[in-house]
Amino acid sequence: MTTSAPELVRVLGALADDTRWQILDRLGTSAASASALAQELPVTRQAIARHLTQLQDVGLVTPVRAGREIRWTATADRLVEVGDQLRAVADGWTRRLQTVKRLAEAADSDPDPDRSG
Amino acid sequence: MTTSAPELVRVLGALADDTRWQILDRLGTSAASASALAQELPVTRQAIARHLTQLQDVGLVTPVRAGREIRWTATADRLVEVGDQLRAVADGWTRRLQTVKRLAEAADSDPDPDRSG
DNA sequence: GGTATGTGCAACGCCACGATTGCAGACGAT
DNA sequence: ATCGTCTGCAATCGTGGCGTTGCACATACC
Repeated sequence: MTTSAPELVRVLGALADDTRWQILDRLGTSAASASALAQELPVTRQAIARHLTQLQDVGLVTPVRAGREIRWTATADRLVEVGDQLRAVADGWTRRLQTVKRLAEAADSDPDPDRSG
Repeated sequence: MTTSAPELVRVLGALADDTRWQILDRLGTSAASASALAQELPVTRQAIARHLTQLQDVGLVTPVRAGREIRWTATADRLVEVGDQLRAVADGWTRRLQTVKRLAEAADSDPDPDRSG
């Protein structure tokens, strides 16, 4: 496993914000500093800095010092992990729900098969 | 495409809550009504009802009337869609960032190749 | 018809989140 | 050494989300 269940909720929380997606999309194109992002997006540099630390906490962005400034990059691998994890959960649902459905259908045509044994 | 960008943020927002995940995990096992969920989870039925409508708005649960009660089921297909969409975004990042990296390396060994034309 | 169970809507309080402003420290350039 | 720029921390404000309580309506069962 790559992420615990409560961690997954934190990552999803980080992804559940429009401004952070703007930042991520921008950093998915090329690296940029917080000040540079503040000039491109309609929010303050401090707000962007907070978002960046939050994104870094869940591993969605990576900082790289370049002189006196810090260039940030979107971490694609982390996003892939989240996507795979969601699909894994979905697979678990389909299996269990199909099992329940089969049991219901079996009980419909043959109610209480345990008695026969 | 299955989901627009702002819709994706809404779905992720619905997934960014611990109580809603408890509901989803429970409904991923078998269908249940809001009242039944209220007896299993440490929250009120009204709170669960609000969560269910929110999850329904983004297509993560499906209601089915069974007599006087409404049984809800987790929609696995929707979660798969979200996972695939996240992976698609991640793929876009990796391609663009690798392109930028190549350009940087090319400029390192051959600075300003445009002049040669 | 009466009772019990399940659902629906509205109002309220509480807390976290997003964004802003202000100030201070650190590093590079001149 | 000085100036300009980038970063960092703290305080504040407004808004939205989560949960609760209370009441009203609909439906199945006796």
